[in-house]
Amino acid sequence: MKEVRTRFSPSPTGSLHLGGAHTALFNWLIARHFEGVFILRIEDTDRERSREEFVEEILAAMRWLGLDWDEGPYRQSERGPIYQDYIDRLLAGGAAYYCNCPPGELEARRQAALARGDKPKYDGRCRERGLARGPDTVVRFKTPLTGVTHWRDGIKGPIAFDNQELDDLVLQRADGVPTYNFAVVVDDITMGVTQVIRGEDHIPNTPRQLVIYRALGAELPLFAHMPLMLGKDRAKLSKRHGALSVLAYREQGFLPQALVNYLARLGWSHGDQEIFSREELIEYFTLEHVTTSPGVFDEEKLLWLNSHYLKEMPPPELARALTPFLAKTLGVTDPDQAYVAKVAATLSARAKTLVEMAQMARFYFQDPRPYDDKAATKFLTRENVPMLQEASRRLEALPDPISQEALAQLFTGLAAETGRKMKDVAQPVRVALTGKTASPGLYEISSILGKAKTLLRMANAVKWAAGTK
RNA sequence: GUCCCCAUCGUCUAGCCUGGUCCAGGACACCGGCCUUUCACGCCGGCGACACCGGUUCAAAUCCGGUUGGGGACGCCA
Repeated sequence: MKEVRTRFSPSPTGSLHLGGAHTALFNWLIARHFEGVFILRIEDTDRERSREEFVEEILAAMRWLGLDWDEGPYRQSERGPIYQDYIDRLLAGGAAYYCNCPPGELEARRQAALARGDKPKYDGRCRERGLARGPDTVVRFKTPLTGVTHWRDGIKGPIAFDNQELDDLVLQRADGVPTYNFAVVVDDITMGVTQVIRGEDHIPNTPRQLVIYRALGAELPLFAHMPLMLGKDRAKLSKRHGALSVLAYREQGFLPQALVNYLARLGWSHGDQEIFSREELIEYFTLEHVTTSPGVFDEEKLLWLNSHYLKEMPPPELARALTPFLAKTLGVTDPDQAYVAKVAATLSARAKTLVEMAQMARFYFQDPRPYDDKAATKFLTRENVPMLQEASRRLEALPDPISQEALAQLFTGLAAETGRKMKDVAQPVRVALTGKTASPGLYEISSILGKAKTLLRMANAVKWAAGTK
């Protein structure tokens, strides 16, 4: 069987957003599934808007997601001679021609057509004029006037366009730079791309590209148009939907495996399975089970997947992932990794993102004061002072690295002997140690904090409570 | 406006191709309960959908047609 070659071809006019990552992932998965080649190509023919920093950002986002490429990144801006060669061929074969219609006029005609209720397409007025190349000429493709252009889409099935719907598109701008539809065809041909997998917003481009393939006598790849990812408002994802760049999700404390899993499951399924390892995705992923209808991006589900992977992650690895967030949100730099691992283990089932986890970890690194208002007023009361003092005395008697077992004994004993319910003992102590009413288990906390800090915090809480009325 | 794509719970989806096993299954979210030193986790349960109309058929979520609705595209952007 022929080698499968797919490609992802972002334009560096912005950062990689979720929609782009979705397309990139599907292409990557197909390449990996068939043990083929995944090509990365930068479509930077729009000189006005393309920026180098976006190229870097896109590459960084791809790396973070683990979407490694086998070829490239190619840049269209570096392939000028190749495009020129193909332009010359089309011109020589009479499949293309020069046009010197001023852009302003073209725009006016489009507007007029739209106002009339017609399809705003080029009227072909330069088609038979036999114009020579000039300073303001573009090269246009001589699109067939009649007939039907159709293909069997790898996802949607048969799709057909009446050639009358098409017009003579520009292949090369006046400045010599190729346009999208042309550059893509030349690139996909010369790079040997076998499966063109892209968003369904490209369906209208496909017949335009097909006629060029035909004029060039090139073999056709498989075209597959995947469902678009929509925002909550059911419109195509765009900047106005908020922070949607892949790197923004990294900043927000999402794990790449959660994002990959989420993106894979949007528009594709494998029975009832929701959680997929990278290996499973590669093994199961084919175009066969890609959905035909667009999907709405749901952050709640992404969050669920993220918490799942947070829970699954081995503590040392989790510690490494959490460390940068500790610095960012708490200002804690270069913490002891073994300590962070212990901390993270107590938080992994509680936090949905690394940012949240860092916030929850605060008391492990910093004094819990000021206490949460409500928590302190309710639990650090005068009546609780004797109990807290007694707890401190017993704590003091424990051998230094205090074990959780010893702690458990201490508190159950204390509760029994003072005739209190466990929670009436635990909550005041919890506030003393963490400043809050919600936290990981007391024994874990205290054992991680260590004897000295635990005792200090108890003493501070007693002071605070004694000062109240 | 024209062309194209799409249509199962609020959301992601299974089932549809190869009609009966589907008074439609799973997941997220939501609600209730259990577990419990708090909060989570986990477990159990609940709510909740085949857009509509017509046709084919003994039988339609599944096949066909139409309607409606949603989306996308109509650049010397990609």
